[in-house]
Amino acid sequence: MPPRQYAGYSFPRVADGEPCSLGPLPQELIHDPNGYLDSYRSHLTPTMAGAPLEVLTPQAGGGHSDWPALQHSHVFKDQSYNYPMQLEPLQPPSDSPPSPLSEVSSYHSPQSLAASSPSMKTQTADRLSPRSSTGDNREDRPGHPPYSVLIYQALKDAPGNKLQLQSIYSWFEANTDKGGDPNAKGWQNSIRHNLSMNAGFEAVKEEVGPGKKAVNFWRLTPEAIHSGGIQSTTRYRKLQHHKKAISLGHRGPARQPSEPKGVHATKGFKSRGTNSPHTERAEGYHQQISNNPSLGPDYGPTSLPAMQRYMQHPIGPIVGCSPMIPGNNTVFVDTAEPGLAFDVGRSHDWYVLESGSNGVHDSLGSPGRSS
DNA sequence: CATTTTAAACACT
DNA sequence: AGTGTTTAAAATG
Repeated sequence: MPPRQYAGYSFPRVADGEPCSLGPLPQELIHDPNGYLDSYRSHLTPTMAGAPLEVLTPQAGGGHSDWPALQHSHVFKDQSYNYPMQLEPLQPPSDSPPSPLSEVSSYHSPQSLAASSPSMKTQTADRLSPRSSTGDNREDRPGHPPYSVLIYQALKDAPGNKLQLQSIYSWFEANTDKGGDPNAKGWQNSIRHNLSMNAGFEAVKEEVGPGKKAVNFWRLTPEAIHSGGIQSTTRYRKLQHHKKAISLGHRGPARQPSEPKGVHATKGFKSRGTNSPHTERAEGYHQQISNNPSLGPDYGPTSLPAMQRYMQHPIGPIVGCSPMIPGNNTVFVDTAEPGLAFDVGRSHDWYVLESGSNGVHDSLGSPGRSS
């Protein structure tokens, strides 16, 4: 059914007048050179403008503004998500601080945050939806940030730049127009898809406690953090190690029976999970939790048309721009593939959103250089 | 034509 | 069951 026409589409975002300044939250200022979301036009906080961050700035006048500034209405369960009311330095990126998972159950509902302001109606307003075109007529509104960007936002706003899948879902429910129907779960599938495919996200398992099971978090890649953006999901896929698809198994293309490619999936093993000592890192997955502040991994920048428009870095704040230089750093990507994994397309740009909201400042080297 | 979304099969845990 | 991977096609600009 008509999933909801973005009629009003006014995403006032949390309290408008309310900068929601929980302290260090710079809010996301996503710039969208094309006014992706017209209404969204967020107000960039002037303060930020002066910020040293060189994330792409909306070249004023460019006529573009930004994406909806997604507010932080989080409903995370895994993290209590209390912003550091007092500028607490969030753990720098590549970290894996002993995050106390213990709190993993207390979460502050969006309301609690917003509640501060009297006039906050917090109508579920700030909901964006990734181009939900649904076939009907979406023409009204161009689109909305793609899933990858939204996820990026969610993660960026999150405490350690990491969240559990469920929390990401929650974020979407709170900040986008998803979640309306409990039935629809396709969006969750899409989220998962993006998390898996986009190299800007990595899964990390954090163990907590002795006998406890490790919980898995999805975290922004250091690069993503630095560059302040992500790239398109499609081509910017993670290395495909032959972990499962090696031998047989067959994942028939459910789609149409008419495409029997011999897909084989092996039941071999995929040890990527916990970085337990054993389980050699043979396949080298993309998630080394090790806290190696390594930097300089240039992914294969790719391009994105859509986002390109939204966020395009004016100058080169971001690392991207230079395709990976052959032979050189490959950071945590783990050795594994001789053949690189990214097929660099022709164009490349990075999706850049705002930058460093949490304390993700530059703790690492300078972004620009390496690539 | 490239990117994105959606759907669905499949592999683990 | 939930999560993570990976195809693949449809939708879209």
